[in-house]
Amino acid sequence: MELSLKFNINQKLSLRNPEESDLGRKIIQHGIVLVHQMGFEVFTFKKLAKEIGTTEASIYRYFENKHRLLLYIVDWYWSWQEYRLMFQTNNIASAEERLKIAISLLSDQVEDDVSTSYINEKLLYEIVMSEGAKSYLTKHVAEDNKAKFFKPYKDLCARIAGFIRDYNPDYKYPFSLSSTIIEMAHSQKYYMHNLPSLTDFGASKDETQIVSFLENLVFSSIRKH
Amino acid sequence: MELSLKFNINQKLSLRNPEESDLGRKIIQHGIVLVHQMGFEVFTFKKLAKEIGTTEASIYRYFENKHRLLLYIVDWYWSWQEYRLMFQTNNIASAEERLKIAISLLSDQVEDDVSTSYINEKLLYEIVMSEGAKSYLTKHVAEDNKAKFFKPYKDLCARIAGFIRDYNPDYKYPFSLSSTIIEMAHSQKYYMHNLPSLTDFGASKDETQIVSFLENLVFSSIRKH
DNA sequence: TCATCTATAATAGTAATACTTTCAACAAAA
DNA sequence: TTTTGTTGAAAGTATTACTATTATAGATGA
Repeated sequence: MELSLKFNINQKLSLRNPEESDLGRKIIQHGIVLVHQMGFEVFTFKKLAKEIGTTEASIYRYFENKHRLLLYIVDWYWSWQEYRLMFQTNNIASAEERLKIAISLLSDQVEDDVSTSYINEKLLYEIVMSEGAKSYLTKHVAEDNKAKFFKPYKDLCARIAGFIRDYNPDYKYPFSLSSTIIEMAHSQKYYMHNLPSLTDFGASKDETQIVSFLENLVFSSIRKH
Repeated sequence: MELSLKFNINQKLSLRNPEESDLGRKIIQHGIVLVHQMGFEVFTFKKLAKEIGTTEASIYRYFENKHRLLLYIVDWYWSWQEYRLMFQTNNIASAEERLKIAISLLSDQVEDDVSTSYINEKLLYEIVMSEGAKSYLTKHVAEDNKAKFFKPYKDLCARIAGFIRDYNPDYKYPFSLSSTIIEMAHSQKYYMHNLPSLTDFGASKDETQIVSFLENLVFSSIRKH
């Protein structure tokens, strides 16, 4: 069986659906490569155009600006993470186990996933780690939110909050704890590699310790006494 | 008694010490106002020059670029927070109490502090909440780190980690928990106001609930069993 | 007091960024 | 076959992110 994944990303993010054309897919594919390579601030549509042998104007026919492209790939990432989580937690009865899977999926080293031909999930993971916050840290966050640009992130957050609720219906902060897990899975890894003294893993650079830290954090908070 | 606070900010951040001249202080003061008003991306030295009645070139004699200015005010903020924390926890014997003070200082609504004439701490708090991560989410984080541009943040993190250690010397993740507290105090408030469904406080918009969430998170993790 | 040093202002200039517009070429759809 | 839609090519604009040059006013110092 050959499976190929497609997520329906918010139509309003792009002027033309990039999944439906060769050029569109190239924009996404090489957009990911270049943003990863040079960082979001240095990345421009002109450089992307040169990379894929097209023109700036052609790219602008797909995305209003580079922030929309960032939102697009970040939304894709969260959709993909939620899909993975659904898939991996399917038929798992224990809420504890489901939560552990969630923590592990968010913290683990991601490898490029074969079921999506033109998207490199490993690069995408690193982009979300180091550029993801820039998708919502803007003065236009309210409009973007109204346009539902953060829905995939919220959906994932709500799903994990659901696991927390399943585990302990009396715990008072399932959503905040869920967003804390998601954020910290990414931030602690960024710190570990770039600002190690903000963590306890600087010396070992051992990714599995992040999982231990988060599991300890989560389960001591929600455990029933 | 009239007290005035001065923090020694990393010399390498500025080309000329902005504290020592009228223009320099105006750059900091109105830099904070404008970054708060329009957001870091839209903010430019040209706009700042116009606001304070000087020229772009004059501002460039103080700061190489706007990212350095951001680092400067963010460093000032973390120094100020550490100072407040030291001050407020002085003579408090109980590690639990010291940790609660830390959480509260980081989460509380900050009011403009009279002891610093030209810096508006309230605006600065909001800037760090919505722009602070941009100080280290760059491709040049390694060099910036080598130049010690993140030292004030790390110092604060280490101080709170010390409180955690005092409370429970066996807890394995004092630094990661400390950076989690600092980050989440700011992020959860940002979410509460801008992306409420990532939190449990969207409806009430009650800031004290963030304190409760963080206290619960911290103390259930580090409590000895 | 004269020299000089410094900080700022005023002005101009450059390369790059973030777009927009127009038009031609071509392929697919009706 | 006409129409429509997509891309390429080329050009143009306003703004950004700087750098450089010169002039001037005020403080410092010999």
